[in-house]
Amino acid sequence: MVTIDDVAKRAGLSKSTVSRVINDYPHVSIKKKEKVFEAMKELGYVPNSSARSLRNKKTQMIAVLVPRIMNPFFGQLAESMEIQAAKHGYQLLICQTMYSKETELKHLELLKMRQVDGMILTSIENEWDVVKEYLSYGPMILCNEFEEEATIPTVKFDQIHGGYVATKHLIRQGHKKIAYCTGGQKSNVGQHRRRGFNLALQEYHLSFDERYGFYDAFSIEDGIRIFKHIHQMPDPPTAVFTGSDEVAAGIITGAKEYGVSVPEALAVIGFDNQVITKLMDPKISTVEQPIPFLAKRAVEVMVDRISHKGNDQEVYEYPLELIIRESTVSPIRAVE
Amino acid sequence: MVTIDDVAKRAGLSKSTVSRVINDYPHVSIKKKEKVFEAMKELGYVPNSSARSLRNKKTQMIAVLVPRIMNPFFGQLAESMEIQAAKHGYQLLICQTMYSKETELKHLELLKMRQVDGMILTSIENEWDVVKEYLSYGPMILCNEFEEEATIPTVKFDQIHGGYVATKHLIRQGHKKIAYCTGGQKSNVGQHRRRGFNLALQEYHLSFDERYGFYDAFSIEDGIRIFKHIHQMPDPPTAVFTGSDEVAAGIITGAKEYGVSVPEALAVIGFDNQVITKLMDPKISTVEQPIPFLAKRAVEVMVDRISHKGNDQEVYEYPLELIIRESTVSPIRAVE
DNA sequence: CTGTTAGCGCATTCAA
DNA sequence: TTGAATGCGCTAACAG
Repeated sequence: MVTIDDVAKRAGLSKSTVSRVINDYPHVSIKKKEKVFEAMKELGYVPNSSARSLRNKKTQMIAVLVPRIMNPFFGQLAESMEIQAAKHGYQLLICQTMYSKETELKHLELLKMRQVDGMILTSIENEWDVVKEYLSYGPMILCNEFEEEATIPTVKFDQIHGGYVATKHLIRQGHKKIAYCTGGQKSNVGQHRRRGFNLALQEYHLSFDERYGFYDAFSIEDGIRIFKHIHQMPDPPTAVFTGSDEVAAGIITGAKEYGVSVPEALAVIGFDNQVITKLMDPKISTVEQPIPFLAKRAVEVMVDRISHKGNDQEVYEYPLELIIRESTVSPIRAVE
Repeated sequence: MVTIDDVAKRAGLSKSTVSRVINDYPHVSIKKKEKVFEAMKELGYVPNSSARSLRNKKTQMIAVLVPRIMNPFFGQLAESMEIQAAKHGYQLLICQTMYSKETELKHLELLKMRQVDGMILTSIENEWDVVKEYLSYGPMILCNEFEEEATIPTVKFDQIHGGYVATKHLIRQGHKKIAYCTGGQKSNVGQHRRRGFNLALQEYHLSFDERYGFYDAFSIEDGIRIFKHIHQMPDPPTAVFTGSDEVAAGIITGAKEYGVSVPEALAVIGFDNQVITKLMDPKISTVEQPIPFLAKRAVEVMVDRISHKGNDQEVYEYPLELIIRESTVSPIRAVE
């Protein structure tokens, strides 16, 4: 392995000078600088990253915790962050918690052993009280998920508004019996969406029938299962608010199988604006989350925090936008 | 920051002893071992990973290069590898090349600067001659993609057979005019699929009409575009072999829009068996690639190579399986 | 069984 | 403007 010493010898200089050239220090004569570059090229030298990390106490790596990258939302978030991190000279270490407390904890240790300079949390499996203990080992920020009591930078979407506009849209299509599906009950993201949902209902003086609540909806299969349940209810809902496009797709798939027409007999709205929404027949109305913006800001805030800039209390909120397609609006009785 | 020295002092021992306990060496008295554990716990000590890496010349990190994690095939591959790597005590560093030569090269440097112990390539953007230069810096293996001239371990699917069974299936449904879609022309994966395609054609003494070849098909949008092209051809194909479920989904979406019935007027077969195949109407016939097996083996081979075990020439090949659904077989004239 | 010592490769004092 | 010396935190000889 070729080290900084080899380069120094080759260039007939000290390793301090070589180090200065590598790190682009001023006060190095052009001549010697060129000599160093030449020697580096000839030897194919590249600084050893472990040595650098040890010395600088910085690894130039940022970890991002996501439940799974195969979840389109988190996949896109991670992808955008990687690109963004690279622009700032950081490697992004994508860690999947697989919805497990233990795995999340294991990943949090990365901060303790200084394998990463900072950690971005996009979801939280453990109680905040246990997660916050890791704050003493390095900067942590929240992105997407949030925590009222947390005193760390947060970058999020306005989920209340998202839940509100989607629900309001259904109501304005004439629906009064609206079902509600959501994934993780604990998640504040989900809770805010629910708040928006309730807000819209209140505004139109509608009440929620508890039989219409489904609280373990994540996947396409869950959507199909929920449809079947709805289908055999005595007084079924006429519209469904779902927390994800996958669940919406599942409900539509189920409806198709049973010959129930969407949106005429059952309107369905998704969340995320994934590609699948444009592929299904009918195309799925949904709420778009501008993920790249969120990712960009999160990485910027993280980079600032690593260099002790920025404020711990900062909260950035991005708006959500309703996208109307075919799963909520019949082409015949289009209203909105 | 609490170091090994702090632990040693706290326990009233030398840091060598502490190190021995950390690394689970034999010949340490139970009593002192307990003392060390106690001190570690009290101080909340965790070894610094940069220091360990520098000293051991091992980072316990494996990099995997994928084009994009948002591509369902590569996303699943990366996800499976992460889980598998963790089982062996390795961190997986997922790197996206974004189909760019430069980005791939940038990621290859990780091996040179010893940031990772090994590198798994699932796709290749640059010429093999330039990639192979990095072999001198650490173990590299191929997983999914392959290279005839490469003398490194390879874990792959039997793509020839995959292309063959899919095409044969179409032929046996009575098709004689079969179109062929593929992504990256350079990829050996694609070339082998094509070989299988040709093999089936030959077996049934069919010839290929060059007008039916489409060589830039990656996405849903590409599929839609290809359908439109096919739709206005004077003597169009009656079936399409696609290299991906996304392209197949696009073609079906396009067909629907133009009122062309699938599979009656146009049969379509995908590749990968992604969830989307079960969601589309008609459900898409496809070829399943057992990704988790591939991922598991790749990580195992990599771990072996890092510890200088195994053979450079080993090639592991996994079979591909045809899955027949609705996009190739009319429920009325079912034959197979 | 345990402690002392010497680096791993690098960046940064401090002198010159 | 440059070089010599020091130490980041850890593991592995080598003694004892």
